[in-house]
Amino acid sequence: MLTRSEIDALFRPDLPEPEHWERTYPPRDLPAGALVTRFAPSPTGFMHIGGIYVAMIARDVARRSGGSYFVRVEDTDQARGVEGAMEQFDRAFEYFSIQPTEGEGTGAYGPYRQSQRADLYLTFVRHLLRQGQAYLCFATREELAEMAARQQAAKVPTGYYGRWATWRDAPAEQVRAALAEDRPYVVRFRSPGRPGVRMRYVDQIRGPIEADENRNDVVILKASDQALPLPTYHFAHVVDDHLMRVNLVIRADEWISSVPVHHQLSAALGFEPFSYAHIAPLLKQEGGSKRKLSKRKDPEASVDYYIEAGYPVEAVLYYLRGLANGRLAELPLAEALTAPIRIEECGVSGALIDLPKLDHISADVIVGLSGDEILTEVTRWASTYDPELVELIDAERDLARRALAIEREGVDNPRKDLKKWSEFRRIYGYFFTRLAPTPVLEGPLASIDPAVVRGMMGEFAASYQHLDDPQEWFNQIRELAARHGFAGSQKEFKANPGRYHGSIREPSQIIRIALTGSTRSPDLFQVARALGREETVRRVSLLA
RNA sequence: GGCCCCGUCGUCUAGUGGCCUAGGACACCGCCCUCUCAAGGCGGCGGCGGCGGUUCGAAUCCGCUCGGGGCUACCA
Repeated sequence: MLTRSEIDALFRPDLPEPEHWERTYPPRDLPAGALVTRFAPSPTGFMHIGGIYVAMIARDVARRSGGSYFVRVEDTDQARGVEGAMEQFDRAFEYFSIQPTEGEGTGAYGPYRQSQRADLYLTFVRHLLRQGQAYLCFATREELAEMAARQQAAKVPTGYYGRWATWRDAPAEQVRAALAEDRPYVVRFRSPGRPGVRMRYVDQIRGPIEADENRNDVVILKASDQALPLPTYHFAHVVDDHLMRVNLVIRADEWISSVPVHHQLSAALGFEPFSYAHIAPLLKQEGGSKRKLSKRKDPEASVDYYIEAGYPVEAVLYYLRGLANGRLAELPLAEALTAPIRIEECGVSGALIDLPKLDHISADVIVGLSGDEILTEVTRWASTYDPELVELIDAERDLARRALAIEREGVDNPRKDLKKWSEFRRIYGYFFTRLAPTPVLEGPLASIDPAVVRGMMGEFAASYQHLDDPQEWFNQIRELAARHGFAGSQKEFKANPGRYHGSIREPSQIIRIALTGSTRSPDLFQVARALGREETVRRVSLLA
């Protein structure tokens, strides 16, 4: 083993001692039971919806308990960092209103970016080195790869342990020689793990979990030949979560198998063991099986998907909260959004993202909004994703209000036709004068004698009365239809198919197409009232 | 290969030995309403991965097995 001075010579002379950091970041003064949680994304790409999911849970339990929640950026992998990722995170958190309660400028436990915390890690790396709980390893990547290949061939566990850990007990002379040659090295943890010995801990969601002790001499500090030597995730997690006084580590369940490593590292540093809550991942159906949502393959894995589609924030949050804690999925929106997520009630198995379900929830959320509120939200969304729509709404705002009032205001069960803001144009666009449809008769309607259609629509346009009683208004169509050879009802038509061109249904549909461009629309009378007399006549005249 | 996690209708779940002939929600199908669509109302389809055991009795407990996922990096 290297002498203390040889070890210290590897570090900056003024690198603080562990006690310095312990004093700088004292235990938090919080009421009993208050939880300190964090979300630790790495800036390697766009924000994953699973990140929002975990962050939402972590924030909720912390706030609920009177504790604190912060975001710590895990940017220790210099090679994979993506420019602008941080900003995208902030935007996503703000959009879903899950901003940290503590952070740069407002928190006393920063910096909140690992690349700015290098000295902290170095202090504790040196500490372990001095105590012989860590050592320098000069193995090259090639040597390591070859070793792994041999281990696989021999069907023994892969890793740096036992007789494979060649630098673990290398003579000091050999280490000095390597150092003298300026060979790059990493610092490895000297694992105290014994073969066949088990460790156990209690996960806050899953209960007792048992596993083999870690025997791997994991890397804790990466390549010495980098400009800024940084720790691996495992080491950073232990140092950071201890010093930032996190008392409940909430993270995705892919970390479960690393707990034995974290446990050893934490013990070696003399820290209190962490309490963990491992969250089941969000999955995606593929063929007959499920797999993790993939950033590359699944558009719905990105938060941008939800933002661009224009799902109301409340709908996404409600859905996610329900997935996290089933109890909340049974609650009405308002309660579900404010009821606490109970960590012990979180599911243990991964859930498939069910977009139709989100749509349903979203429609429920939107149906609770007034027309003006919808216009506000649509405009907000469209200002980024459909600027022309903003102009259309601004130009004919009253018309938009009337359109949205149809079957929505003053009725028992309001119309649930909008699921997301991006659908507004398709569903309500035809109201706007500039988007007025060109009527085309298709399908069964196309087989009606064009002369009959023209005659009927001509008469309708000429004699149209903009009545305000729904029944009287519709009677115009009934009488018109009868005069032009259509039965007054489906029944009547079916009784004597030969006597009619069709039933009241066809003339209604023709007018519907004239007014809306589609065979599917809200109540005709109300559409006509919203459009106004002039526009109604103008549109019908196109078929005359 | 080794270790770990998970496994109730298509999906999310309720269920902790008898209240389970397994409940609810979404999706799907049908009917009602009706000038179309949406909504709504009513009804339907559909599940304890499998096998053994414990027990008077098991979705619930035990064992094995199968399936899915994760880790096994100087990625997090």
